[in-house]
Amino acid sequence: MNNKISKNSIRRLIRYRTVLQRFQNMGLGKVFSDNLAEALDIKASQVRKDFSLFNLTGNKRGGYVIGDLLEKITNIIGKNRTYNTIIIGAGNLGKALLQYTGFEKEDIKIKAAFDIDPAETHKQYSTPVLPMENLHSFIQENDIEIAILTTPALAAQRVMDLLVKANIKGVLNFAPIRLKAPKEIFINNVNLLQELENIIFFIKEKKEKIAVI
Amino acid sequence: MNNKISKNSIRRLIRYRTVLQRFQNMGLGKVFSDNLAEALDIKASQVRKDFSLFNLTGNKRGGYVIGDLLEKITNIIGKNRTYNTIIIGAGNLGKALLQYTGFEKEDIKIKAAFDIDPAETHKQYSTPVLPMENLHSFIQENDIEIAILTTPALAAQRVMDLLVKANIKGVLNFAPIRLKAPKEIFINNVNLLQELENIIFFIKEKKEKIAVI
DNA sequence: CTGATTTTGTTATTCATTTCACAATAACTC
DNA sequence: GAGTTATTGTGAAATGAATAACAAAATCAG
Ligand SMILES: NC(=O)c1ccc[n+]([C@@H]2O[C@H](COP(=O)([O-])OP(=O)(O)OC[C@H]3O[C@@H](n4cnc5c(N)ncnc54)[C@H](O)[C@@H]3O)[C@@H](O)[C@H]2O)c1
Ligand SMILES: NC(=O)c1ccc[n+]([C@@H]2O[C@H](COP(=O)([O-])OP(=O)(O)OC[C@H]3O[C@@H](n4cnc5c(N)ncnc54)[C@H](O)[C@@H]3O)[C@@H](O)[C@H]2O)c1
Repeated sequence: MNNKISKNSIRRLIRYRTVLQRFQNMGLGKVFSDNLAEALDIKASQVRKDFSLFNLTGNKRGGYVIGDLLEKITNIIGKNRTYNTIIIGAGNLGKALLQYTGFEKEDIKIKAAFDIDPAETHKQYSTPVLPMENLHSFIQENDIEIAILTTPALAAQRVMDLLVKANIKGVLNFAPIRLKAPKEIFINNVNLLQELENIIFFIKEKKEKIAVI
Repeated sequence: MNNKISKNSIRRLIRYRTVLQRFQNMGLGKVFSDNLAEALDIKASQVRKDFSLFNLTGNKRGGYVIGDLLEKITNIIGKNRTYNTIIIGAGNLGKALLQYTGFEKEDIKIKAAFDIDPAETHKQYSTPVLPMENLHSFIQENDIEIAILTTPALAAQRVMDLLVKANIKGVLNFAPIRLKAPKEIFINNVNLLQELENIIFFIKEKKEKIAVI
């Protein structure tokens, strides 16, 4: 493959899969680029362009076979195996994620949580909450590739450094700070305050009309 | 103003403010486009371009006065008043958000949560969890502009319809479905599973090398 | 006060992404 | 099975976003 693929195409690819799974559950066997476009609120040509980028092909006039498409997309995104994950910081948010069963279905397994506070590590959940001392060895021994970071912002960089040492591959960071790490570690930031502020910008009554594209 | 402003510029504007506040807390009085660029890991010309779009001006050779800049940005984004917010669905995630104090600091006030389950509405928190019957009148009477949607996906559209009826202005949606609503209501989706899948794509060892730009 | 230096603000340029447009072709119609 | 229609796949065109480039202005040095 020769073509450059943007992060946006990948985000869309993930959404295509979500939608395709829904279609499949509804009993459908085929889709047209049209249907996918409508579901994602984009243009059909965008769908076909993306597919072309990833060498996803269909049938002229016949559209795409959902089953085939799902198999190929899964191959590209990478989900016919389990990805082992841990949560660091078993506070409000960490525990909510720990309790959530929706990841499991998708073969993202949360193997443990970690916390510095002994009060947390002594509680019993179906998934254990372990003390930070165990972090390094646990990552090694359980083939952990992804960490979800839900400590306070102040602790986040310190934890990140530990994760780097333990050779983590990717991090989903909820702490509202920009983490420093070698660039081969993929960090995905989720900043909920900024998501709310983004809403505020759009609902705010504008003094001077600002055209937003 | 004549120029089109992209959603990206707005996202960056929100980040500029975050960084500027940090600088201010460190006792600084002025910044250069350089400093902001470094903090956000973008180019200085991007910062100046954005500022130009929003008519944010500084002083040649003198940089920008942080205080002034913060005031103007706050004026644009809209945060010298309080935004009243509710949470719908007081489950794992809803309760984590309810407990979080970081929004309050930024004048985003969570006034109540709502749940269909009487077991939830009878518990006592510092913020009340109310039954769904009260939703409409509560929104009206408490000047609620933003709703955070944390019900299961199956209930989400039904709840959205209620919110539309009650004239909500913006929604932060955590349920993994695409909500339908009139376009003047701003919906911001957070899909944590997709954020994790995005990480998986990037950490997955590639069979055929795909160049990601 | 003059010239050198720094930094903004904006225009031009480059680079990236989306959309268009249409040939190729598979499927349907009669 | 000839003609019509629907839909893909992709190169070209249009649009959009980021970066570079630089003139203008402010400050500084001596
Ligand atoms: N809860 C929310 O709704 C919410 C919303 C937006 C952002 N966030 C961010 O997510 C993060 C977590 O938020 P929260 O509300 O769950 O906080 P929290 O205080 O409830 O939980 C943080 C947990 O991290 C643990 N911890 C602290 N230092 C640690 C360390 N060095 N190593 C390991 N564990 C450590 C604490 O013991 C605690 O259990 C914060 O950075 C917060 O800003 C949370
Ligand atoms: N918890 C997580 O970490 C997590 C992660 C990713 C996505 N999500 C999504 O966020 C949403 C909430 O997740 P959760 O884990 O908190 O679920 P949850 O089941 O713990 O909580 C959902 C709450 O919504 C309430 N509810 C159900 N129907 C309702 C209705 N019609 N009106 C009002 N309330 C109603 C339930 O009583 C329950 O208290 C889900 O859509 C889930 O897919 C959650």
